[in-house]
Amino acid sequence: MTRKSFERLTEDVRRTALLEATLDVVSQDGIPGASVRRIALKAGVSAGLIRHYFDTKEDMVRAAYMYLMDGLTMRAAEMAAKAKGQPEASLARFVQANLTKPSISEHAVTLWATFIGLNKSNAGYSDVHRDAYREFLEILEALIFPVLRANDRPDDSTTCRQLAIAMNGIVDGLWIEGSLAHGLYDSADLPRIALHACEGIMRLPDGSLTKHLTL
Amino acid sequence: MTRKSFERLTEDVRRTALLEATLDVVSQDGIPGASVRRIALKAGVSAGLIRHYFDTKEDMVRAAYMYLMDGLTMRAAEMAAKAKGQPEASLARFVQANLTKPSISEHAVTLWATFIGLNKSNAGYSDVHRDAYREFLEILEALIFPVLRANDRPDDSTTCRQLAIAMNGIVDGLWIEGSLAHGLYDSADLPRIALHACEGIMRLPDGSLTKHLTL
DNA sequence: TCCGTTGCTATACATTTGTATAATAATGTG
DNA sequence: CACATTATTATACAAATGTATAGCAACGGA
Repeated sequence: MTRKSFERLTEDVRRTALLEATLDVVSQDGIPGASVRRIALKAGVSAGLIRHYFDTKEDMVRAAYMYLMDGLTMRAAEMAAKAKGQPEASLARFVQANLTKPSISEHAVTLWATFIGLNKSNAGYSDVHRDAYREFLEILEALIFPVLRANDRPDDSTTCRQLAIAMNGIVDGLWIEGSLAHGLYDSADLPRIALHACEGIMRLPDGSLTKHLTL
Repeated sequence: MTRKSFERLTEDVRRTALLEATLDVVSQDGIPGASVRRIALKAGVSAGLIRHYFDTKEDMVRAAYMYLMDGLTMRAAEMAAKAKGQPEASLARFVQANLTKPSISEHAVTLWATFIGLNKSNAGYSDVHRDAYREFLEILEALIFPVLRANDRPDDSTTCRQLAIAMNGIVDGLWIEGSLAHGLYDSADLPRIALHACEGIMRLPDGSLTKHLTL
């Protein structure tokens, strides 16, 4: 019997490939369907190899979760950095970016939700979520502060924090429903809906944020 | 060998008990840990009985999901009905109720997220989510409309709908983070944060909703 | 009080699972 | 080009899983 020919990859490349295969399978078949064998098949690799990179299946799944959330928050931070200019434009672009593709994605929401569902049964997962959430809040706060200052609104840290919590809530909520593509409305409206709401939340004049909407 | 003694229950009672045991186990151990045997153990019943009530395990899990969402939206509708009086008070109480116990619940959020995570892999689940979401939107719209009218704000159906989408987003987003109890802030602040935000979203005078906060 | 119905237990079984280990071949280094 | 290293395949195995089925016992109607 002849063996399958294979390619030796560097540790990082193979490891990342395994993590991405894990996310693909979990997203497609759910946690119940995410067996070691199916993940290995997706990665084009024999099942035994997984134990060469991860001590246990759960280690791999948790690593995949961290990989996912790191990617999401990193992209969010990049979008925030890219949106330089006036404060309102930066904030608007950040919100808009989170509510358009590729952020709007059934794949990502499915995974995000799946892992939140594991929060309670496994302490490791809740740490990952909390860290990602905190980071997102910090990014939002940093974007909110200059907008408040430029508009002569109260900009103390408590206010910033509470506005960030509220605006993160609306972005998250719309991100979820928009990504699930249930057909109840056109998710192309979401950026406008969100920005109009954020204007109100921050008590800014109408149009302050929505006028920065880009097609 | 002596058999376990047991009690014969009516179909509905036993069925409901099985559904609740399913939700308990899924919430506590996640889908991976939710084996037929463990669910039966939780329900105080032998494993074989499950097949007497459900053709397959997946049937049971899906039924449990519907049972969960029915309960959540029914409670939401009850809260909306109970909150009679001026329009602002009704809306405020509805939002507050969704952001305090028992709605704020790690158990409920964990389950909600777990099943969203199965949306993609199994069409049946996404139907349940969509129906529950639509119902929630309709309740919110019905609460929003009289508030707009009483405040001489535009109250056409498009406006109502978009406000409902935005406000559902913020309620959902805060509900999730508040329930996960990650310790980043005190979730007792959430009702005030949400109502203050909703005032802004609807362009109501400050205090219109927050003054109806009850301790 | 008996007895049939059927809710329920108990057991069996083939599959799938995660993990462990031995064998092999791709690769870089001398 | 030989050779050691180790990434990778292949196989094995016990445990857990979903499902099927045989038979017991609780309860209601006669």
